[in-house]
Amino acid sequence: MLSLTEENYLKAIYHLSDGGTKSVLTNEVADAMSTKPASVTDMVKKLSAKKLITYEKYYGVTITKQGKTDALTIIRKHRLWETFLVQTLNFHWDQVHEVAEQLEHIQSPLLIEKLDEFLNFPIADPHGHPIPDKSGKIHTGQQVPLCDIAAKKTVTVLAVNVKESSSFLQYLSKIGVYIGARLAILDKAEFDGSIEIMIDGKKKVFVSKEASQNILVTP
Amino acid sequence: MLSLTEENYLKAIYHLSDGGTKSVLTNEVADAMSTKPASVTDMVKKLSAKKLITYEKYYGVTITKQGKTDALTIIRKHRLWETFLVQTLNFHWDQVHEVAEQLEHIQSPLLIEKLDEFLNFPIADPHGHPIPDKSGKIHTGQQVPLCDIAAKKTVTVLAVNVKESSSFLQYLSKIGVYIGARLAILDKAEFDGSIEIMIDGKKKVFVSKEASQNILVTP
DNA sequence: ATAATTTTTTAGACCAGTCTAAACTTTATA
DNA sequence: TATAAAGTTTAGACTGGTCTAAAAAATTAT
Repeated sequence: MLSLTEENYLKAIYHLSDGGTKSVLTNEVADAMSTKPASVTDMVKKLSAKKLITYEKYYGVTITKQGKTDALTIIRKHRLWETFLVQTLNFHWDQVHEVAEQLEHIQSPLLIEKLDEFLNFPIADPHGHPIPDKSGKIHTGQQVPLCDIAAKKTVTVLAVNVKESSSFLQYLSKIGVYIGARLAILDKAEFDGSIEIMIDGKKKVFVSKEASQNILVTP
Repeated sequence: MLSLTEENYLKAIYHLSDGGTKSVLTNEVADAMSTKPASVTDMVKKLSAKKLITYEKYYGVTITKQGKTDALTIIRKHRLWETFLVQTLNFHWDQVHEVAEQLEHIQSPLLIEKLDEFLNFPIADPHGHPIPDKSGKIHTGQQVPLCDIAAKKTVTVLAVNVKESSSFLQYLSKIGVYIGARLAILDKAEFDGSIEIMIDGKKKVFVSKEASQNILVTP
């Protein structure tokens, strides 16, 4: 049984380590969680005592098998709740993150099972992120950032990266980008990395390099 | 902004004071919350500093207008979530209390508004308890305990009292009592207060005095 | 290879919420 | 009405989570 704080640290470490594929430094965790490095040191000692991460002084932390499992459970809950908020309660995709951050900590396996069933076992959340199944397995096809697509190709939007700010999502809605949209790459500007695209064959827009890095599409 | 603990104390005080109609002693709160009297003393000082209750040393606490409002918001959330769990996710009425105890603390007015709308503005939860509206107003008709009904009368079940244990609810389901059931009072035993009833005109059962005090019916 | 800089950890403090034990107030009893 | 019993509050300690300031280790630069 993890405390709310422990769950948040574990989730942050999971994400920062790219799903457990690399180790994470104290300062990175502190930045991500808006806490001080000293607090992180305290907490990683606790999590490592619980065998959810391995911690080597001065060299950062690595997530364990059990830690990964626990993190995925939290992420599963987060994404199911986001899906519920958008699909069932008609939230916009830029309104759900904060509420899901709270809901993900509700402790009730039965609730999550029933919610999953009610939503018809969705495989992705409103931002296109995969929802781990009950056993923690994630099945995603290949996703590449829009900035890596060659000119003249046409692709489908699979997901968008959401950091802290919901303003990126509002911007995407405004220009007409959504999960499933068809994007034709018209032109790529060398000097600033911006891209001209045609959305669903009817609307031409420029997107910055920054934005194109956070729109994930079919290869 | 109240902490989770403050919210729980406030709710307990609201209930123990019968909606703010009487004052509550330290020990009663301690019993209800399974804490020690000393802890209650500490907390009531905090809540009274926040003007949610008035506290007179050695004489207990009374809830203020603001305290009542805040308590009703929490109760509203609790009962809306219970309704959601039963109506939408097909929980049984004896499975919802604990989960709703967690969900009631989620902070998002928008969520509650949308949930209320999705559920079609229900006026009672699965146990028949009234759901305060957005402004905190409760509209309930008169409800009397089954034990107060005279023999030979027929009444409708409006609500059931749920304390800690869900076993009473399981018992009611088993004998066939539910919200809306029609009960004909066949006979009342003087010596132990038990009552013989006919449920929906087809099933005869005896209920103990204890049980009949916790089944609320039309007068 | 040593010094300067950055990162990380430790030590010690603080706040919220809880507890036990002792002191105090109120109420009940003789 | 004096005293015993019951209930309540205070004092002091503990835990979880956080912080600042200082010490220690690692990295970078000279």
